[in-house]
Amino acid sequence: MPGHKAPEAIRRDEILRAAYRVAARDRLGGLTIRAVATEAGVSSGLLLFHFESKDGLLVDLLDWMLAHTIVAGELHRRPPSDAQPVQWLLAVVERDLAHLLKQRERVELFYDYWVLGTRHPVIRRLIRRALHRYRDAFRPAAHAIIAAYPERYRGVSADDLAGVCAAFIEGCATQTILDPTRFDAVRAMATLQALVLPPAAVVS
Amino acid sequence: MPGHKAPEAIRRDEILRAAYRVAARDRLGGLTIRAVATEAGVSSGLLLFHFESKDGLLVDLLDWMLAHTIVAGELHRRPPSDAQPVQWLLAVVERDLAHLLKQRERVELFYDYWVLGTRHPVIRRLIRRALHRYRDAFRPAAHAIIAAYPERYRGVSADDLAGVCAAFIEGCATQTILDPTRFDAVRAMATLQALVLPPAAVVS
DNA sequence: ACTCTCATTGAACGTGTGTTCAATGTCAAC
DNA sequence: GTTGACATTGAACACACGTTCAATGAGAGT
Repeated sequence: MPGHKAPEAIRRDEILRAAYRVAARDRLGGLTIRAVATEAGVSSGLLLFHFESKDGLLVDLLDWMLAHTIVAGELHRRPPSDAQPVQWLLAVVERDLAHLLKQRERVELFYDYWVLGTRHPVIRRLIRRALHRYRDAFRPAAHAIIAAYPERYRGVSADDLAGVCAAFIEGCATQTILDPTRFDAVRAMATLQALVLPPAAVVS
Repeated sequence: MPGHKAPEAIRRDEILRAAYRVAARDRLGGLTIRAVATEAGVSSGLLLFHFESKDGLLVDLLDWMLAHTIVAGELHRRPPSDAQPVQWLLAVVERDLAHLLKQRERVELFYDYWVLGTRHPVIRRLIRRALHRYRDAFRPAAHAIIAAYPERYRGVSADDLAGVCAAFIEGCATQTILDPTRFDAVRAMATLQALVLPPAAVVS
């Protein structure tokens, strides 16, 4: 029984939330128009009335996820307080890593999109921007390190250091998702500290 | 025109090679039974005669890839020679990273399988084993480091250190594939060296 | 009341897929 | 030469998916 029900923005949001529920449960492989429509309690035709195509739904869902669920890096903007810059950076890495491990479904979904982005330019651009923002969260601490030890980090930019931190976390995520029993991210973090910090500085 | 042509093992290998060609070109999303059959110059029926299903083909292709194209870690078994253990490990990481960057298609395909493995237990096990072997390549150097600095790496196992190395490389791979213009793995490697090595030890 | 707009439906279409299977040709054995 | 085993074919089937569209009904404006 057709009829008016909700203005466009609300309907779109309902559908996007349903799409996220489906994707979190069945991943992108199980994200079909019919499945989302059923989950949202609407018809499949309505879905393509609000989103021009499945492609559009995928892009808008990623957009929605990046805006709603991936946390911003604002927590990391705190001043270094009294900690050494290297320990500051490690603390940021540790917090990000812990946060990532708590939302495994979301990270798996993100990797689905990552793979999709390999062939899909629009999604690729979205994921790129998200990872750039992610890396930016490390930049203040990274910059403090380089400023504190200019001769040691000659030729190394804050972006390079942030990229290495991001690589470490992403690698930890891939290994944790694939092999949660054998790979322990907490031990990896402790190992990184032992690698980077001089022995005397290891307090924690 | 049907008829005998080749014994089973040869036909299977022909088909697997064709499957790899298709997958390297069009990824797992483009790997259909018909596409592989056409590439191999056989009928689709024959493909399912030699492989029980598409699932079987996928698993056997991954098996074949891991046996034929992913290089073993034997190159890394060389003795430490006169280098310091930390530099030895970094050299192994650097070589592995360089090797990975040279075979982008293969790595992308591997990530396709990684995502597939999230839902497919058999593939998951295969990829797990492959990554374990990958990590093992770092263990000799990792062990040498821990043996050389027992107090600094108290509570850290060689496996932990190897896992961190693997995480770094995998993270570099994901960033390079997604954003080759902005992420420079060579700079990341130099950054890692600056992070880990004491200033005086940076020779290269 | 009447009309007009448009959100909404669900059946239908086309396509691509994995899979099946009866028919067929080739080879080896006897 | 005949037989039997079997690799090989390609048409056909069933299914799921994205997409289209004529029909429908609810609300807004007058």
